[in-house]
Amino acid sequence: VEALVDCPNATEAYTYRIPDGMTVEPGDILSVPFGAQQMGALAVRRLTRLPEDLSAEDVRPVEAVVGRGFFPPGYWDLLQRVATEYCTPLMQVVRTALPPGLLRRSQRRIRLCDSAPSTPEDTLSTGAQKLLAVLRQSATADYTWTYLKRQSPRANQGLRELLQGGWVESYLEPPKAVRPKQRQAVTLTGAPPLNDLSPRQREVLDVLRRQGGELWLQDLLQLCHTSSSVVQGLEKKGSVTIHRREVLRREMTHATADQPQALTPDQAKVLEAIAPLRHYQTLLLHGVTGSGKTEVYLQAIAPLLQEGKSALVLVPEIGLTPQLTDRVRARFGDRVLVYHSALSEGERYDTWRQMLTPQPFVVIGTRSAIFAPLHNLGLIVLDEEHDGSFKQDQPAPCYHARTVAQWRAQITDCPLLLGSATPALESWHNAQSADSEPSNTLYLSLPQRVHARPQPPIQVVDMREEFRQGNRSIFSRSLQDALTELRDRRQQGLLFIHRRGHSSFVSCRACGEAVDCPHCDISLTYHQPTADATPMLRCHYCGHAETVPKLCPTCQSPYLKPFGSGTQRVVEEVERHFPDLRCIRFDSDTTRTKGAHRALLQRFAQGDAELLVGTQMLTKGIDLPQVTLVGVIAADGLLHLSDYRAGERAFQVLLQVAGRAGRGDEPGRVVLQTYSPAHAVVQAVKRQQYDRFAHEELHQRQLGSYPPYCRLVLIRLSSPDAEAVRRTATAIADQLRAYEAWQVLGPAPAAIARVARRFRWQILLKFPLEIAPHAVDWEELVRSHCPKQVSLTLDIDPLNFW
DNA sequence: AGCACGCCGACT
DNA sequence: GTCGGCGTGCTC
Repeated sequence: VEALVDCPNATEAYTYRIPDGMTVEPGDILSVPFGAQQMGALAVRRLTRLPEDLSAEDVRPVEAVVGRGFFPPGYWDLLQRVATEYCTPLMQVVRTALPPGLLRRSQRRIRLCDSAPSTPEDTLSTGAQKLLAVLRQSATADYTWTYLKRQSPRANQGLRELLQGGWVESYLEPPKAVRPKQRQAVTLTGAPPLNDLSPRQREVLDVLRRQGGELWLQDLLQLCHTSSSVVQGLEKKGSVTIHRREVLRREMTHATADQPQALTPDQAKVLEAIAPLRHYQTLLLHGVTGSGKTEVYLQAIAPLLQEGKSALVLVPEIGLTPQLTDRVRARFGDRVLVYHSALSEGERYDTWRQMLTPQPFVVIGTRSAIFAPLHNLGLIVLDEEHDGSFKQDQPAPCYHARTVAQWRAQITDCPLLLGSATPALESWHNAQSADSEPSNTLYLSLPQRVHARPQPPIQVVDMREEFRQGNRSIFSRSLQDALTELRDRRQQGLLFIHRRGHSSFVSCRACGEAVDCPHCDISLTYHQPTADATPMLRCHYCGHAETVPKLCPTCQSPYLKPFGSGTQRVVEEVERHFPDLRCIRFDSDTTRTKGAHRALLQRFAQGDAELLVGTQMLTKGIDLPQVTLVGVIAADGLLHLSDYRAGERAFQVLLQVAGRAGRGDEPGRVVLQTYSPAHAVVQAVKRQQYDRFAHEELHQRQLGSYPPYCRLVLIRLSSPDAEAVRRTATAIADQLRAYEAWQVLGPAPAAIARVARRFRWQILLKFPLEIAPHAVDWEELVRSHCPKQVSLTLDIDPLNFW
């Protein structure tokens, strides 16, 4: 059998012998010998004879089949397609798709010997003594070697001494499979009650009978304030049985029951289009904020469950959408499974196992949930489909869940529903029917809010003017008025800040212009690698660099200033100007811990504060009817981000935050402060005209030849050795420039040039649409030119440019 | 990952 | 002259 071994360095398949009496099918999870250890592996295909370059004695036998039946029909094709299109080894994709812990490996462990050592303790070196001390701390006196090495500085030498002296032994622990969690259940046998029961036993039986004849042992003991010996006594007498039963670890539900709501005529029309679909079809549901997209999803899913089909609902970040999750739970109860990477290993494993059962489920999860092994998939929904977090850019494969969803829908022949108030331009573009061919995406729209509530008016405030008028506060007079009004009317509001670490731009407080790259139509990024370094302006795309000018290149004013304003500062300002308005800070600092997000939102919903001050997080999943004011402190941080999607993203974020206002009966109001009131994005947001914005932006993309009119491939290089990355990046770029099929931009250092002690460079390639990036021999052209010390990743259709 | 092999700096 | 550090390469 050919198997993929779960070893970071071994990406291609290895051949193993199937021992007599064992059956192995493709897709089975195996345990195989690999060097000195045992590794998790995945059976790929059966071979009928030995590969040419292997002799029979080279081939070792499969140790065991650890799991089977993990892949629904077509799943294998999906993984294969992801590997091919994203130019990643299949094993890498398998690791992303499967829950961690499914593939296990053996571990080197060290434990204290029982027998007496042959060397006296005081002759041992300090390294050896330290190891002994660590081992003796624990009751089992048994640790993994990796852990011990971390604990003690001279571990290698120390271990040798201890092994020779007979103090410790070293052994390879075979991999243990993650096991379903077991609990003990106690069941009444129905045997006639015996007379020789003790009073305590009688009491226990009584409780058990009253509770329906079956309880978890733990719960029973707690109810009766007794110990397990009593229950064991009952078992001996034949009155109850105690047996281990699998329990599935899953998140607690916060759900209250929820009923389907009456649909608006628009919603009904949309649902009518979705409901009859039973085959592959992509739908774009473009519904303004507050138009009730969620209700449409829920009512589209309900009949599928009746038919025994499952649905997959993908959301950008599960933590940010507790309201949606709660609502799906409330509607479908225990049919709902939540799957995302923040689940514990056990929870993921259990959820995965449950999905393999043939019952229908609604799986709600983040991007990795696109790989949920559902058997009978009837619908895939991507909520907020424009959101960038559907794209993975950290470990390969750098996949986009929307793209993978497309493939999955195709393979399983089910509809794919993309929902957003501000669709990604790609999705919008796909939904437009070109002259040459009809669109493959069906366009559905919800242009009105539910209950005919109006969209909140958006007031744009020119902060240059405020500055000229002598207002140095971060709040314009309009926003101050709005806050005063908010206080007087006892309403609630959101203050939105865009803050993005140190990668910001430089703009002029007098004229509002940002400093642009002379070679590209893009703002330069402000770089200051260390506090004492000279700040520089750099271009991500072409590598151009210059020092920060003393005067504004446009108006010669000296008020050039790197942008960046934090939530903290805004909260302080509110406290200073509006002491009776209470704030809750809502950003990555305050929502770091599990559940903090939900807790803060709950406090705000209860009225513990009038203002929620936060970053990007405010744009998602907040649906609070009492919010009437949204203030955008400075839109500029968003406007001048230095990549081709900056405009699109800014538009989406601004329109999304604006959409948080006026969702209840009270009308909403939005104050958008900016130094660039004339910026096309600001104007488009003000008008709240998605269509026109999309049209114009696409036109720009076409002129500049950017996606969706071309495809991008980003080559990311990093190394602890600054010179080595630079050299490699240059060499690879030169190599690539020899071809006319694509256009090479760069090499250029990454925006954040050094992260975790690694220096980072990148090369951007533009492919015409006729050429598929995965048709290129990257191994030959790129990877083989990359020395060991430099790591290289390919990002196909990148969204983030480091 | 874990292990072996092989090449350069601090000790007998 | 050796021991032991870790860079490099391999595991069916």
